[in-house]
Amino acid sequence: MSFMTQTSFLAVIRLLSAQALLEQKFSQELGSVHGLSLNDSLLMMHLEQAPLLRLSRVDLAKRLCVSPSTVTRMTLPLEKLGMLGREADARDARLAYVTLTDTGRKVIGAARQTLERKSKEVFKDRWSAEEVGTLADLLGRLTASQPNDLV
Amino acid sequence: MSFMTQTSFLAVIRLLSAQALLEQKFSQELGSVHGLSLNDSLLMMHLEQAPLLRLSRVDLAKRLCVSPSTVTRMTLPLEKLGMLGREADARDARLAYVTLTDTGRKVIGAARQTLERKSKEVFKDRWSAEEVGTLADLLGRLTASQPNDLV
DNA sequence: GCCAATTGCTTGCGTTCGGAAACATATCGG
DNA sequence: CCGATATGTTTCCGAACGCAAGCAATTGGC
Repeated sequence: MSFMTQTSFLAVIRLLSAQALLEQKFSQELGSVHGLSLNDSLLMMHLEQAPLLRLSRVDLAKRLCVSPSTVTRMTLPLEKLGMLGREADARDARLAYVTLTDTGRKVIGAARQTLERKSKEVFKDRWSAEEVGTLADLLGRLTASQPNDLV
Repeated sequence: MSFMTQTSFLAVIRLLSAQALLEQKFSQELGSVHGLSLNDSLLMMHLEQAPLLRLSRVDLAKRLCVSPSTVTRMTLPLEKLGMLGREADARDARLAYVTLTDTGRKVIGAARQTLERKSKEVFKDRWSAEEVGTLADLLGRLTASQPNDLV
């Protein structure tokens, strides 16, 4: 097995492990404090930076790498809580945009602060600013093939 | 918000997105070809490099960042398929080690080849060997707090 | 204009997971 | 030796997901 294969495999395995670790670290506080799951938060952050604070469900599904049915199910309770809304398209009656309400903007803003604080904690020890920047940069090249980047 | 906070947040968000992308990319072929989920494969790879090809369920749970009940449920079908076995501890009757059988070793070996091939594909374009190495190295520092590293 | 293929969304079903509870065993303090 | 606490495992229950199917609307070939 070539060096490149070995290294690529190592990077992938470690990325999967790191995600499991981070999700475990974040989801508890995110749920108990803000009532959101990690995926809920990512969904709302995508809406936050969308041109009109709205995206179609298939677009959200692609950005989150989940099925369209999952988006339908995820948005339902958030809509009932008044954080998300529904908007039709004038040109295409199939489209049902998911919109971010004022309430939703406030909630995701607070949740984002929690995520930022805990993100900083992850690298607090043993990481230089440059190293974190390099990591973010390299990961950005992995997600570059995806629709719009968050942050 | 400080630069470090911003960069840390960016790195975390991108890591979560990258994992969702990779899981989607890998799990389909892994399931159809080898009949394993991604977590099944990680579980068996941990066993593969364990001293006696065996680990306790709580140990596996910590390594995979899942609950102990999940390990119990995951191992059940793999045990029925003859890939995993069960072994008691002479000193502590509470322990029920999960062991990797000969069949399991062959299956996870083949699944690992699939994972290695697809891992290489991820970085095939637009990545130098040094960049992949840097990424693996930085991710290793994130998972360093965890029990034994894979690969 | 019309029928077929495509796209967006939703629903039903089976699978997987975490948390709480239950149970067995082990360890520790007295 | 014995009760209290801790640890390892399993089961039950509710929540979240993907896939296949279905429906509504749009697009493209003719």
